[in-house]
Amino acid sequence: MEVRPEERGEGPVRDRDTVLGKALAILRAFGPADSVLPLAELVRRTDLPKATVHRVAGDLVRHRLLDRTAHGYRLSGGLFELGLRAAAERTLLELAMPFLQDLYERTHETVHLGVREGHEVVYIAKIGGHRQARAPSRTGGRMPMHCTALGKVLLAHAGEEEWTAVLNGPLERRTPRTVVAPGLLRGQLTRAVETGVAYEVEESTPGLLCVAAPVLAPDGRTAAAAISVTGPVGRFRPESHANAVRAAATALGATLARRGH
Amino acid sequence: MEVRPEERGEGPVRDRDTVLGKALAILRAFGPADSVLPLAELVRRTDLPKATVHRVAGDLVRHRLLDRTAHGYRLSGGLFELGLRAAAERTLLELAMPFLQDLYERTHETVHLGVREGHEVVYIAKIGGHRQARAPSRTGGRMPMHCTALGKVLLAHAGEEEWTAVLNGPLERRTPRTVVAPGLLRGQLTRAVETGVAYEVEESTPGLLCVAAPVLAPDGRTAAAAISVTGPVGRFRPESHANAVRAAATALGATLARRGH
DNA sequence: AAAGAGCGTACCGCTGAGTGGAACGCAACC
DNA sequence: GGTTGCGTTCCACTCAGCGGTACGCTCTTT
Repeated sequence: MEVRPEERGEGPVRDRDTVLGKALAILRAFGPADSVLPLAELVRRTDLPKATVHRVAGDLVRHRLLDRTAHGYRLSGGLFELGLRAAAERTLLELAMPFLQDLYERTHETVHLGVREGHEVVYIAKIGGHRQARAPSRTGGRMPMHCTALGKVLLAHAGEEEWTAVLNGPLERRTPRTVVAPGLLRGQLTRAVETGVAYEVEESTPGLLCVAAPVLAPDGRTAAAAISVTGPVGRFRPESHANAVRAAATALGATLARRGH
Repeated sequence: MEVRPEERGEGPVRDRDTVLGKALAILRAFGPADSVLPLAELVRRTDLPKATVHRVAGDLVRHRLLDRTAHGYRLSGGLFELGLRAAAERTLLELAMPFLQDLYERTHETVHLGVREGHEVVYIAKIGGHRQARAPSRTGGRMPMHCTALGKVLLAHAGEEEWTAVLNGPLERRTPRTVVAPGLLRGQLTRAVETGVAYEVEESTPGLLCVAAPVLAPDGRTAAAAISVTGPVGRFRPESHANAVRAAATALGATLARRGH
């Protein structure tokens, strides 16, 4: 009866006392940037006894979630396969791909597809060409909401309680231009709802500009996802792509609504 | 010292006796096509006691690997995120994306990136537009090697022992045109090595044609991955895209070799 | 060349986390 | 109103998991 996609309160589970907890602690010890970690490093990060990490990691290798290399452990292809079976994300990705392609072809800049998860953006897809701006975003990665166009537009269409939660929470300053004043940010959110797009001007990464538009859920108010186009300061004019991004997002929204959202 | 990416003999681990084994049995019970499975169905597929599935699934929900919905369980976004941290696959994907984009733009047909895993192809990326042929391939999914262009070209550059293993193994007939004669297949592999491309003519799915080229590893002999272009019978002429696919694959290979393979 | 630091691996006896058979409540469907 | 299939809860047993300890190795450092 009750659907509860995310834990209420008390943050993420930090369970070191069950096998599963230990296994996940090890898997999650791999940051987005790490490729291969030695046993000792895993011990340090997980804060578990060395013998335990050794054993559990061995089990994980046996189960194809980790690879053993000469220099340590690495998240394996088995995990990649498993992750891409996640229903919601994969369906969204598949339905969105044609629209993202169109958008890329029109702009030839980096195109993102993201969803809101908690108080952060999770990138479902990132496509770009050779000239793409070097953005810190990565498929499957996370970014704060307040300093990205994608995040702002997702937050803007997420309901009042989400607004206040984020606006009252700490707004980390990522660059000199990050908007950390709640009032200012609220204004931008309001504007985003009115205009159907949100912008980012070097707020998460110096040298980067971005426009994003919401993919509205069938109810027409909340955002199921969002699409953005990112480019470097200089050649890139976000405003000139606003319409294209908005069109792509709207079209995707219509498709989502058609096929059992 | 010893690197052992895949289990020797005795197939995949089917460990129902450890917590981890049970957890993975549950996660892997989700086929590529399933989105939400009720408890009873999980019990059926995993062949574990009902009480056990109930408890372990509950733990998995707590750890954000499963979502609980009104109609059952679903692989969650947490798993998606985790899977996309898998180093090898992700790096490959990121480096390849620009080349795949170029190829798509040139052909406007479905473009695939795949690697060999055991005796199957695993799709790392699939990009396509609105007019794309309806292929059964999915990102993160698997297909047999002998009936896909991607598979053939990967096998062709995988060493003699791999050839014999596949050629001697059962060659499943997927369509009337699937090549199930070992001799014929061996000829195609030899040709693929000579010409640098492999073709598929409605061998995995009726109505689909495909060309693939290998992304050679720095050693110049084995394939690190492969790229393909797929289109429908009728408008699509595989031969006319052979050069484009080969060029994309070669270029990606060079990039891979440059950046710490 | 000896001492030290840091690594991965192996051993092994204790114990409570994990186990799963059994029983329950609830909707549907004959 | 009986039956079937579902999700959930209970609880006593036991063996899987635990982790302190110790070992062997390869590098630096002195």
